[in-house]
Amino acid sequence: MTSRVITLKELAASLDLSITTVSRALAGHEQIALKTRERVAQAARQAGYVPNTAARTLVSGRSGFVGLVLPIRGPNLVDSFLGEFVTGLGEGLVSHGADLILATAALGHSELSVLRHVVESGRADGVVVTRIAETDVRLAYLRERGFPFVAHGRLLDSDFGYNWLDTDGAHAFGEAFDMLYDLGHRHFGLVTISEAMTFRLLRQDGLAAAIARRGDPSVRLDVVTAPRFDQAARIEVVNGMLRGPDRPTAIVALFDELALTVMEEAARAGLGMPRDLSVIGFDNIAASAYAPPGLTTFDASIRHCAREIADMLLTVIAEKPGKPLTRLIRPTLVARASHGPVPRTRS
Amino acid sequence: MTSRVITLKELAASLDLSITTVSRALAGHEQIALKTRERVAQAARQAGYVPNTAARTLVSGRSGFVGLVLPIRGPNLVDSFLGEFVTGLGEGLVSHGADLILATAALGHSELSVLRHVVESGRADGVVVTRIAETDVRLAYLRERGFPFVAHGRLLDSDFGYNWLDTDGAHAFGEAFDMLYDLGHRHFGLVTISEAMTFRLLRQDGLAAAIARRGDPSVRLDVVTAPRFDQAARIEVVNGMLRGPDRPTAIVALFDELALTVMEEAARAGLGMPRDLSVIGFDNIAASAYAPPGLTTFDASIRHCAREIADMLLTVIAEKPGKPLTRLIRPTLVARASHGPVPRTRS
DNA sequence: ACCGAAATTTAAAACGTTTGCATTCTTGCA
DNA sequence: TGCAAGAATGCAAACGTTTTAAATTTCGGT
Repeated sequence: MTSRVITLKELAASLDLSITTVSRALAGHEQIALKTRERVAQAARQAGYVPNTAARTLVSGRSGFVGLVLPIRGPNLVDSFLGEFVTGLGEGLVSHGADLILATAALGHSELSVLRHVVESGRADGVVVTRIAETDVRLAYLRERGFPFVAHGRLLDSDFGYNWLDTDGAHAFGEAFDMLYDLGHRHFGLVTISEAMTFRLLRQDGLAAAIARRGDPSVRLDVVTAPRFDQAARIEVVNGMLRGPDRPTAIVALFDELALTVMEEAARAGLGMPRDLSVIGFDNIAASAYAPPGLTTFDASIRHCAREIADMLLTVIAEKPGKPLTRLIRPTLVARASHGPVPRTRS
Repeated sequence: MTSRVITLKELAASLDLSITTVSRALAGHEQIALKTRERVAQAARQAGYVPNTAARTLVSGRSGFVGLVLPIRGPNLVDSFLGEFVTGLGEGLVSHGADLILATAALGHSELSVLRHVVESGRADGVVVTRIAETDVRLAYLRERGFPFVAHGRLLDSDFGYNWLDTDGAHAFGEAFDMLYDLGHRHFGLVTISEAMTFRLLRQDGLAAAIARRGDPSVRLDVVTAPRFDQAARIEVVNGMLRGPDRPTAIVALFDELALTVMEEAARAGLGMPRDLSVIGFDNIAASAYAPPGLTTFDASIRHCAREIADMLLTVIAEKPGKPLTRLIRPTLVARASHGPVPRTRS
């Protein structure tokens, strides 16, 4: 047992060839006689030869890894699409022979410091950066270093180009507004968050733009802002909107978790959906299908986006394109039962 | 821009010391004068020196990585606890300075071949193996190689020792039975799967053992088996149990996804829960809290288990303990509203 | 001032690849 | 048969560390 791993030198010796020739044969170099290439391939397969990653990385400068720094989350909170995201990344990478490394920030270490470590230790040839904040030090760092990366999400205003893939939240929120408007709604609510993430502004702007486009002065929009992680505070904010004297007939939530809170609190307040209130979310998390009456939302197909991001990143690494690669993915409406026509006038 | 990474040689030159001394100083060797150690640490910090992983791995034989091979899933199916699991692993690893590498199996490559590649290329010092099948080639391979690993889950009968951490599903299913029995239930249903995973047998055995322990001959148990991934077939199987002439008053599902299907179909058949039917699941996935009337289930705290697994694996790597490390985690009951007293006799 | 031991530092090999350059082997043609 | 050109293979350096063994410096005691 405990069989040792075979090395190139040993393989070469067993074939009575030099390491150079074996290395080249395995790499498929034309200059090595075809017969030799086949002989070597055969022997390597039979011996179960697998090249040592560290040695290969050291000399070639390419690790074959792509890095992802796990966002730091509270003790009981897990990024709800992390699973889908890494699955998609894995799928995208494997077709090019690359793999994923996941680095976690230890307590007291910033996400940036972990990123630096991943980059500067040569562990990865490129990185994926998610959850872009309104001013994001990570992008600035990567750009300064000239290190290949793709961002999942965008900055609002950047004075430099970079590669990104984003979900078109602005479009989705406009679509939600148009649909609700056509159902007769005029009084809207938006539940957003206080965390400085760019996606909240993009989505809110998309909603505002759609309202402006419509040009109907009777349209009203109330906006409330909840803290990101404090569930109790979140409930309070939602109730402020729901239990006020003049509540909206349609509420759009920045993402599904918020929408589910709205639905729970609405039900608790005795409001039926969509009879008394329409609610629309964003993300299409698993629970949204189950929460009565079924949350209407937008599906961003995280897994597909992640696969795309992997492809983009590998392109960036291999070809260093002059122009930044960018890609805007339009989410698809998942119409369930939480939205409907505006309620008959209540005094 | 594109600042180069500093190397040990350069750092040494700038300090007018040999690389040996600098290397040792950074490693904190006692034999290097304290004053020198401090001077080197200071210079390294200031220069932002990060040791090259490949070089370090090559010479030391330790990569500082732990591997996880992503289970192959269908195009639209993602392991529902992957996110929690990798988060937990990351947390466990980072406190020891290790990181995670995620390898995906390409189409047409078996999970085993990916595992071999990870192991034999020296990318990882140890691996985590999840979703243990009833006869699992991966464990046999790792054992033969003598490669450090921890399994999440157990084999039923193994002629060799290995390190594992498992959720005590047998206990949970026994607990579910006892609770339901005390609520008056005598006719039970179990919805299980056809996939040859060990956890299905462990849980089913736990249920059977609890029934036997009770020694009440009036207790009946109906078992139906659904295919793992075919939702349509799953629904059909569930309906076979629900719509039969003599249906159970309490149904235990192997895991929450199945339980949710049971609840949906029961609702569709006009059965109220828990009035007409009690349902209990396992896993406590996010949707279970939202699916009406709220699924009673068991929480296995995947994240915590994963953290524990990381700790175990790092211990195995560092200390190569003689006895296998094993750990059985008791899941906690999450009592919601899907279970209750047995319905008043119906003819 | 000198010796020896202790304290501190260094030279050089090794890890397993890839690759630029040099060498050896074939082969066709004179 | 001899020679040149092309085909095939091999030598040795390099990648950036860690580590063994050896060298150098320091210093107390005489």
